[in-house]
Amino acid sequence: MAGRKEELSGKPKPRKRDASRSRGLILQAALEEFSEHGHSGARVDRISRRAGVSKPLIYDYFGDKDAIYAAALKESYVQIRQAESELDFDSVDPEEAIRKLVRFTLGHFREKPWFIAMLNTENLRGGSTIRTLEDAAGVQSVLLQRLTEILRRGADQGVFRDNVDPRDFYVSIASLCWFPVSNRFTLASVFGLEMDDEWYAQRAETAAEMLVAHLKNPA
Amino acid sequence: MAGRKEELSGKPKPRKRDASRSRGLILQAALEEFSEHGHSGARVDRISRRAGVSKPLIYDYFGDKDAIYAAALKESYVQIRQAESELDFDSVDPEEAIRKLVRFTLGHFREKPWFIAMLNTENLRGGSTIRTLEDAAGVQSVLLQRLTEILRRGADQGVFRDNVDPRDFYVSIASLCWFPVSNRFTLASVFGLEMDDEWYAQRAETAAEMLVAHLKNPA
Amino acid sequence: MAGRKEELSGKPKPRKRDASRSRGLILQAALEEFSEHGHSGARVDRISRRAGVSKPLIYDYFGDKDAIYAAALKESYVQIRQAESELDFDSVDPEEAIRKLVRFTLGHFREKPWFIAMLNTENLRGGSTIRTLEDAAGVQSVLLQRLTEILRRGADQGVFRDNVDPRDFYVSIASLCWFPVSNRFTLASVFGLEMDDEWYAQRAETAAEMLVAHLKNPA
Amino acid sequence: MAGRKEELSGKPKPRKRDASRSRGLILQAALEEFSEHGHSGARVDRISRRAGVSKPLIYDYFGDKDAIYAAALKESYVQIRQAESELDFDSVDPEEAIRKLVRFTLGHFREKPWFIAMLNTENLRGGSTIRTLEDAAGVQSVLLQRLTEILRRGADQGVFRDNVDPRDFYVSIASLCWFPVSNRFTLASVFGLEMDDEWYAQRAETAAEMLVAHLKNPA
DNA sequence: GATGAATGAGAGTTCATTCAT
DNA sequence: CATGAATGAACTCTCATTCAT
Repeated sequence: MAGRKEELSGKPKPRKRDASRSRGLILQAALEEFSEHGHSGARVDRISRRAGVSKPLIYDYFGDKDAIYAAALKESYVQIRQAESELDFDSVDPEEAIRKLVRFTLGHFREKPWFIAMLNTENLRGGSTIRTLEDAAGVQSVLLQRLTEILRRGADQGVFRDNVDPRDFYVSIASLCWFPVSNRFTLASVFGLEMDDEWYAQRAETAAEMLVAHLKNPA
Repeated sequence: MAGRKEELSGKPKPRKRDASRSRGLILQAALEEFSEHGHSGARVDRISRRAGVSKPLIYDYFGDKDAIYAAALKESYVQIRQAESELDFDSVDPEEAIRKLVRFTLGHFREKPWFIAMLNTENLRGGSTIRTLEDAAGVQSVLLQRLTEILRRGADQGVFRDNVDPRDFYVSIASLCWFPVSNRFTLASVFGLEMDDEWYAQRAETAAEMLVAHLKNPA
Repeated sequence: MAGRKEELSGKPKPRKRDASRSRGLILQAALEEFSEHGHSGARVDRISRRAGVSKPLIYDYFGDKDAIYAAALKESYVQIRQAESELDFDSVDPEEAIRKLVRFTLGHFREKPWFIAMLNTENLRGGSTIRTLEDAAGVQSVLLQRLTEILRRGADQGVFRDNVDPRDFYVSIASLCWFPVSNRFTLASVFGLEMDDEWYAQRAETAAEMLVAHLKNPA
Repeated sequence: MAGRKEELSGKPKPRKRDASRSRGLILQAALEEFSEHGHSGARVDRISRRAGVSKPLIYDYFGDKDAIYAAALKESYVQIRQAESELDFDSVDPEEAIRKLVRFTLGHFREKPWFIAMLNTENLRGGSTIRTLEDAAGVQSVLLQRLTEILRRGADQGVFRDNVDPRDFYVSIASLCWFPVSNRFTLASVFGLEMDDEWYAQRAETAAEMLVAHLKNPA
C-alpha cells in the first residue's frame, strides 16, 4: 500500500532499507517467477534471489506462497489496466477506434507475456484465487466503459449495429488476440507457423477486419 | 487358476497383469492429473492412485515424470484428432460445414477440458516438450486437409473468397473457441459473466457468424 | 550342488533349461556384480541381465540377495584355491619356491580382481558373512600346507631359519602382494605412480627379496 | 535470549546456528557412516541423525550424496596427515625412525578404522572420486618428505643402502601394515588367527625387522 | 523350468516455512 | 529492517522381492 501511494505521488525514492521499495521488488520478481513457472513450479527461493531480498522478508510482507501468488495475480491486472488507460480513442472514428483497440490488445499481450501466463495459470487452477480478490471486477471496468462508448458512437453514427453487447464483443476481441499469443509454442510446433512480427501484424489486421465487418453487418 | 478358467470358458476378461491395459489406465490418469494440476503440480502418487496401479509400474512403463507428461501431452492430441476424424462435412454445403466445425470445436474444448489445460500448460513451459515429440505436426494435418477442402469447395461455388490461408483461418476458428473456454474462470470473475450452456451456444453462433461473414466478404 | 558335481565329473553339458548351468551363470554374474559394486551397490536386476536369466529364477535358486552374496563370496575362494592347486613347488629349491609363490600371488591378485574386491567388501562388512560359511577355514588350507612344506625344506637344508610360523609368514607374503593391487587407484592418484606391468614385476621382486632375506636371516 | 545472555557473560558457547560447527559434525558423521557401510550402503538419513542435524542442512552444505562422500574421503586423508605431522623422527637414529614409523602406521590403521575403510571403498569404486579431488597428491607429500629424509640420513651414515625409492619403500611399509588390519575379519575366519594387541605388536616388529633388514642389505 | 507383471518399503532430494539474532 | 541457519513434510525415483501364469 505504501508502494502504491508513492507511485501515485510520483516521487519514487529508492533507497536502502526502504520497505515499500522492497515490496515492489518482490512483487515484480514474483510476477516474473509465477508467469515463467506457474503456481506449483514457482520457487520462493528464486523469487527472493530475483528480488535481491531474503526469504524471511518475503514471508514477513506477504504471509505465504499463495498470498504472494495472489498479489502477483492482482499486480498483473493492475499493470494492464494502467497501459489501457493511456489509450486515446476520442480522436478517431469508431471503426478506427476498434482497429486501434485490436492492435493494442494483441501488441500488449505480446509485450507483457506475464499477463497471459498469469491468467492461464489462474484458469488452470480453476480461478480459485481470483475469486478471493476484492474488486477483481472493477479492475477491467475502465476498458469496458471505453469500448461501450465506442460502440455507442458507432451506433449513433449509423455505422455499427446497435444490438452488440460490449462484454460479448470484448470477448471476441480478446479471443482473436489471445490465442495466437498464448499458444505460440504449440502452434509453431504443430502447424509449423513462422510467427514473426509480420505474421502478428497480419493477424491483427485480419482480426480487426472480422470484428469491424461484424459490427457493420446489420444482421 | 482364474486364468485357466478364463481360457477354458473362452471369455478373455483381462483385469490384472495386462500390460497394455495398465499402460492405458496410467495414460488416462496422467492426462487428468497433469491437466488438473499442471506439470509441477501433478503428483505421480496421485496418478498411480487414479490408475489403480503402483508407482513403480508407472516408472517402469514411462521412465520419469517428464516422460509421463510427454506421453500425456501427445495423448491429448491423439484424442482430439480421433474426435475430429469422426466429423462429416461432405453432406452439407460449405457455409454449414464451417458452422459445424465451429460448433464442434467449441463443444470439444468444453467437453474434454484436458485438451486446453494440457496445451496451456505446455505453452507455459515454452513448448519445450512438444518440440521433442515426433510427428507433432502430422497429428493435426487431418483436420487441416478437411478444412482446406471446405474452403476450396466454397471458393469453387463462388460463395467464399479464394485467398484465405487454411492455417490462418483455423487459427481464427480456434481463437474464437479457445478463449471463452480457456479463460472461463477469470472471465466469470472479472466480467461477472454467467457462462452457461446457452451463453456458449450463443458464442458459437456469433463466432460462426463472424467467420462465415469473413469468408463471404469479397475483400 | 548339481553344478559342482558336473565340474568334478569334468563333463560340462551346457544346454537350454539346464538348472545347473543357469546356476553357474548366475554365480559368475553375481561374482562380477558384487566385486564391481560392493554389497549394497550390487543390483539383483543387473545380475539377472548379466546371467541372462530372469530375476525370479535367481530367487528360486538362492533365496535372497544376501544368499547370493554368500555364494559369490564362497565362489571367489573356490576359484583361487583351484588356481593355487596347480602350482608346482617341488622341482625348485626352497628360495626359488618362495619367489615363485610371491610372483604367483601378486599375479593372481591382478588377474582375478574380484578376489580382492570380494574380500575387501566382506571386511568392510565386518566379516559377517564369512563367519557363517562352513569350511571357510578349510578353503585355504592347501596353500598353507604347501607353504609349510617349503619352509620345512628350507629349514632342513639350513638355508631358512626354523622359527617362522607359516601363517604369519603367509600374512607377510599376502600383505606385500595385496596392497599394491588393492590400492592401485588411490596409489596412482596420491603418489602419482605409473603402475604398469613392469612396476608390478619390480614389486614382486622387491617383495620376494625382503621375504627371502627375512627367512635367511638367522635372527 | 540465550544468545544475549551468552554475549553478556562473555562466554561464547556455540551450540546451535553455528554453520562451521554444523559442517564439522556432518563431516565426521559422514566419515563414520561411509566407512561403516561403503558408498552405496551409507544412508544420508543416518548421517543426519549421527550429526544431530536435519537432512536438508546436509544437502545445503554439500550438495548431494556423492559430494558428501568426496568430502569425507578427503577428510580421512587430512586426518591421517595431521597425525603423521605430529611424529618426531629427528631425535632418533634412522633405523629407529623406520621402526617408529612402522609402529605408528600400523597403530594408526587400527585406531582410525575409517581410513582403511574409506580407501578400500574408494578403490572398490575404481578411484573415481579421488581423481576429482584437487591436491590429492599434496596431501601425502609431507610424510614422503620425511621418509626421504630418514632414508638419506641412513645412507649418509652408511647404514642404509642408497638406491631405495622412497615412494616404493613407503608402499612396502604400508603394505605390511595395511593387510593385517584391512583383512582382519577374513583372516580371523579363514586362518583362525587370534588377532589381539599382542599379535599386532608382533606384526609390527616383524614388519619393521623385514624393512630394516632390506634397507641394511647392501644388494 | 522359467518369466513378464507388479509392488511395499525406503532412498535421495527439494521446498515452503520458521527460528534466532 | 533484515537475514543466515535450520527443518518437517513431501516428492521423485529405486530396489529387493513376489505374484500369476
